[in-house]
Amino acid sequence: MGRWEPDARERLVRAALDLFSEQGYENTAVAQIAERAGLTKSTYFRHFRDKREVLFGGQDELVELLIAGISGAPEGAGALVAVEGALVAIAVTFTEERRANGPRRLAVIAGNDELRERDALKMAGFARTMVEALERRGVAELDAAVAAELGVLALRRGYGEWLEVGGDFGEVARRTLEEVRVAAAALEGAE
Amino acid sequence: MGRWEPDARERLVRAALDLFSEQGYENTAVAQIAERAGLTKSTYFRHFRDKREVLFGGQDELVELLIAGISGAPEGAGALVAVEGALVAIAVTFTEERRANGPRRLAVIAGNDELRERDALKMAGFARTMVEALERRGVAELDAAVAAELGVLALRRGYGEWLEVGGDFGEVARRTLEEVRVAAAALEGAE
DNA sequence: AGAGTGATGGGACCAAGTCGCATCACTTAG
DNA sequence: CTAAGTGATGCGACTTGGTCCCATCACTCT
Repeated sequence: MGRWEPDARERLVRAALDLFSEQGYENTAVAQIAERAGLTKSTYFRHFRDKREVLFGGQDELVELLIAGISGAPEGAGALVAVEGALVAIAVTFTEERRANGPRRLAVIAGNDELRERDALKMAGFARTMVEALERRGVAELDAAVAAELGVLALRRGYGEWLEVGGDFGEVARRTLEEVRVAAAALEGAE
Repeated sequence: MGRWEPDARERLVRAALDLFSEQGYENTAVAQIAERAGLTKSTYFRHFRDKREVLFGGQDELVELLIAGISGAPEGAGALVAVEGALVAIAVTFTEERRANGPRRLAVIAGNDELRERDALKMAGFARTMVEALERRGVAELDAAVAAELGVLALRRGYGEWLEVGGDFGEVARRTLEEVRVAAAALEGAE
């Protein structure tokens, strides 16, 4: 595979994050991102489906890991234990470099509706992925939905905490999931 | 307020839903929707922020009702009971007309990523709304987040069920929320 | 040296969305 | 009854996201 200036994709990600931070997401054109990365608009769209996706790269990989984590859980383990396996499984992707860019990335996303939309879709996708993987191991649909939703909540919370304190994401996520579980178990119904 | 052909907004909604159903969301241009409604593109964008929003109208009203439902819950009521109040509060917007269009609307949304994105954002917005309203009545942040997330899950499930069986949405949502609560309480942790 | 391959550049093109200005239907003051 | 005012609409120019097609370049392998 021929290539002259390597890492076009990474250059695009860096350029985009820089520009979004400097001048805002809406005030940045795709052509400008490409230009700063030494590329053109055409090439940008060969690497990313749209303008938003440059901030959400590599999440297909997460889906695979989530599935592996759930289907790899012990035979008799309950739904939430399998979800814990999923969260631990994705920890390998939470590198130091990702942590370094995390806060800026979150700030950009928080400041724009289009990006929050994409983020919400990604999270919903994670939940759906986990639901399907849980059902495949025999978990009832309702239980799967509840466990997956709580898992995504723990994932979001864990991500935020991990950005602050660092360390092994698996550890952090395990703790946030347990916190969420306890809180959920303590909720009282109407009566 | 001057106006000659009334109900421009409703005409746009109907035209959009029809066209999306007939020929798909992506194959439909905004100008085409406007044309079928006897209007122009400009006017369309005066009524809806973008092409997606025509399928999600009136959800600002839902936010108000959710807040009212939560802050109107009895003094000592727990987080989930307040959430139940929120779901019951929005029942007034679940009219027969909405139910008639519901299935087509859901089918269109399910068939397109942009629309699923918008849907995911709306749901996330509902959750955020409920979290804030819960915190305002003294619920701890974690408990609020868990209760809100389960509430949105129950809302989604309740909506689907209500489209099938009809009746009072409040009743349906109350039941789905209780189901979700029981399932959540039964989840076992890792140990 | 020459054919093949994968990544890139470039430009035409369409649709979403914005903007400013003119216009029309209708209301209300005089 | 006329004239000014108001809100909704029409219109056209413009920017940008996104698609498509084709040429080109760097590199590999035979």
